[in-house]
Amino acid sequence: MTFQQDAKLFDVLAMGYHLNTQLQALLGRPLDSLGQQKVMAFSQELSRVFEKLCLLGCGLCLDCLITNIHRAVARSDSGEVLTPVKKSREEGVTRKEITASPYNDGYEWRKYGQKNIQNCNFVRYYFRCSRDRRCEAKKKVQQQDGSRGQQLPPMFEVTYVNEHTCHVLRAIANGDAARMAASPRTTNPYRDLGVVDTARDGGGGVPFDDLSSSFPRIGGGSGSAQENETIVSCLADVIRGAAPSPLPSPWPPAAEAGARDPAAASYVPPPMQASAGHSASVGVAEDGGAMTTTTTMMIDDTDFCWDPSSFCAVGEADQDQLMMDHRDMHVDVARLADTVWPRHTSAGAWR
DNA sequence: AGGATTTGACCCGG
DNA sequence: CCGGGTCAAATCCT
Repeated sequence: MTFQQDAKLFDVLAMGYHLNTQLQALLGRPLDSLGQQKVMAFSQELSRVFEKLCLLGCGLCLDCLITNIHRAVARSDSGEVLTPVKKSREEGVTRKEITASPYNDGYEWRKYGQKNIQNCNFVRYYFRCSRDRRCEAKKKVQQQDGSRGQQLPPMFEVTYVNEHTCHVLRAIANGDAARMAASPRTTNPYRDLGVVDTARDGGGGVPFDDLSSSFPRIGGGSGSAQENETIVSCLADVIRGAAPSPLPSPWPPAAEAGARDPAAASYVPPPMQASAGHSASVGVAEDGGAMTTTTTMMIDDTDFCWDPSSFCAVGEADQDQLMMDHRDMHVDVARLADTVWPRHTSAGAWR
């Protein structure tokens, strides 16, 4: 990836960071209908921007990110959530979790059954790991009754049964020890773009606490965790109040699809306008023979950097497409900024 | 054509 | 016998 591309990529990331700060401010007070519309627009636009970032191969695992955000939402909303590990009667280790996003948990699942459960308004769905037939990991998904008819996103109880062994099996098959910590995947086109090691996470994909490993470090040094917390918190707030992500997903099943998105009002962003000005610089240093690169950006008063080595390389053949995607991405960001960032309202077409 | 999903039938423990 | 979990044939989707 060229410096120019890096800079544009960072441009978008910086914009997203700043946007989240704005969002946090917006969400810090009660929302009227206009505010709710804005929040929904944020969510949709952010999803699109992140989607493009993933398509650009920046190494952000969108699925993992969204999954973690949903989990953050679930935790903050329900006060829940992970139950202690226990042994079920006839199965292996089980673990329960309440989540607004039972589908994007970073693993590939194949539905093998559904059942009407007594005293439940929603059917229960049964999934097993589809990554390797020998993998015994399963999960049950049960939408909670309390979520019916509310404006809040529906919540689901997900019961994970058995540990994933698919990554181990695959590593053995490949004779590749490095893959023993293979990444979880989901059934979506971004599956190979970027991943997070969740080998220690039994059935549930990426633990929320590991989000920092799937998100570019912002702030650098010891302050990055707090910065990331801010970003995650803000994104969680956005998704909590808005429509689910537009990612292709096996969920929800057709019968449930209508009930899942009660606030799916359409929103057309205003025309794109001017972007903010900011600068970027790249520093390269030798570190015991290994070249390390840090990138520093100055956005207003916020100076933050991260290690671009976490991004995937992009082949030369894709450069043209990349540039087009970058342009689209800037359009998205501009629209986004125009929606929420008042100082972006200066006249004139945006690039 | 092959994989994923659907759905009624079947199994099994309480 | 009942209810939860799984199977497997039919169907759908790509």
